[in-house]
Amino acid sequence: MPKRVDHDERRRRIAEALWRIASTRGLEGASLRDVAAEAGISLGQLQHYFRSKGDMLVFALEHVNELAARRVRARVEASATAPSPRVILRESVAEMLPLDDESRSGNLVQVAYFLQAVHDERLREHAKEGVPLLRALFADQIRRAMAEGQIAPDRDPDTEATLLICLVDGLTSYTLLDVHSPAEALALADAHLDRLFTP
Amino acid sequence: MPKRVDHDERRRRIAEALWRIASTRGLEGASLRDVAAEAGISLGQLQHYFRSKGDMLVFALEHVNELAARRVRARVEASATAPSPRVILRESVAEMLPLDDESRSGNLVQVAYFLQAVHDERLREHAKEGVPLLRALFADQIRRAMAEGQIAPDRDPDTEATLLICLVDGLTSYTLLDVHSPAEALALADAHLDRLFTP
DNA sequence: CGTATGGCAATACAACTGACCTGTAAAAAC
DNA sequence: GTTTTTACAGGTCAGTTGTATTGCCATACG
Repeated sequence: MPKRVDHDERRRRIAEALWRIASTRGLEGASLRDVAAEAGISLGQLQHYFRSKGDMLVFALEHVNELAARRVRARVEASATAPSPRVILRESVAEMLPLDDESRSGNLVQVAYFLQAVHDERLREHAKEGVPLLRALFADQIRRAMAEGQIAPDRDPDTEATLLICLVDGLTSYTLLDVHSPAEALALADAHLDRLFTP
Repeated sequence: MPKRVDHDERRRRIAEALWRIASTRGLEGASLRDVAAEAGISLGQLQHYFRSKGDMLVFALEHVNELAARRVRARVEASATAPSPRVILRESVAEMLPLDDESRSGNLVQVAYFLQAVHDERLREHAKEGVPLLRALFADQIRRAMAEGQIAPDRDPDTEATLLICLVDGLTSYTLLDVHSPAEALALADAHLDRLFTP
């Protein structure tokens, strides 16, 4: 049975089991035993790959951040030339919002991590690092639109990018709480973009 | 009858101890023993006032919501006639943002509850109920401003109110994460209001 | 006075937590 | 072929969790 094994691949599989639990029961409700059971392995095996629970949490957060960043970047790079900045921004926003069940699960995991990160310096650094990247990405598109005259020239790209990110975050929270539906969240984001894109 | 005690007053005192813990360690880290110790009472006494942990959580959430609603309403009613709608909106937003340590604690408690509420139907109903009230309040001020010609007449008050609430929520999240400072959060909110208040 | 009852302390308890420690078997290195 | 390393299963451990039980005390009513 034992053989040479890809450590990172095993860790990723364990992290995905953790997400499945975190998206339904929350991060705190995920014990090592629960994660091991969800991953279909023994507690001993899990501990072979993660020396402590904290290690597992940090790895899973890094992994989720990496995947999210890759998804957004892929979408933007795949359509950076042809479509308008507005389309790119709207699609990015749509991908960040919990519009389908899969995206909802991902957002629940990130929210669970967010709360943990507020009280844990080690996690906070990882949780923060994605934001400037996303802001730069959004600001670039806004600058492009300003150059094309689609956005008023007196707007500050960085400010508008930050506002958009914060708005999406709030929309996500209230969508997760069922305060409004995914469709309403998207409509609200569109309303915001409508007013951003006025010469 | 033996000596009579104000049950609700005791419960409120216990709830406040719970908040103090939740704002530093998070809600999950708050065991019944910890809360009792923080409140300066015995575990037995705490159990006398809350039959289960769930009861305590629900009561504390109702209490925090009630206090927050009362604070915002008091601020608005105290200055509904004289100041402009914009001032009222800005002050309400400023009060909701985690600008000082006390407000930061309150926001941490609400965030902790939010995450819990996503997975718990019982809490979710309580967490949701404050939003429509706040939206109506904001929408009223926006309507007033539109009547005075300070806001373009083609804006939808309910949409704008919801956007503002979501934005504040996102600003709060990222401020708690130290992604930006309280001052920057307020400046961002002002930037949004600047663009809302354009005839 | 007696006793029922609200207020509370102390303790017990079963379930669960994460960390640690083996034992063992297979693959890799020599 | 021997040794070393890797991969895992299983168990133990001390500590913590929410809940339940018991009993003592003070008071107010009959």
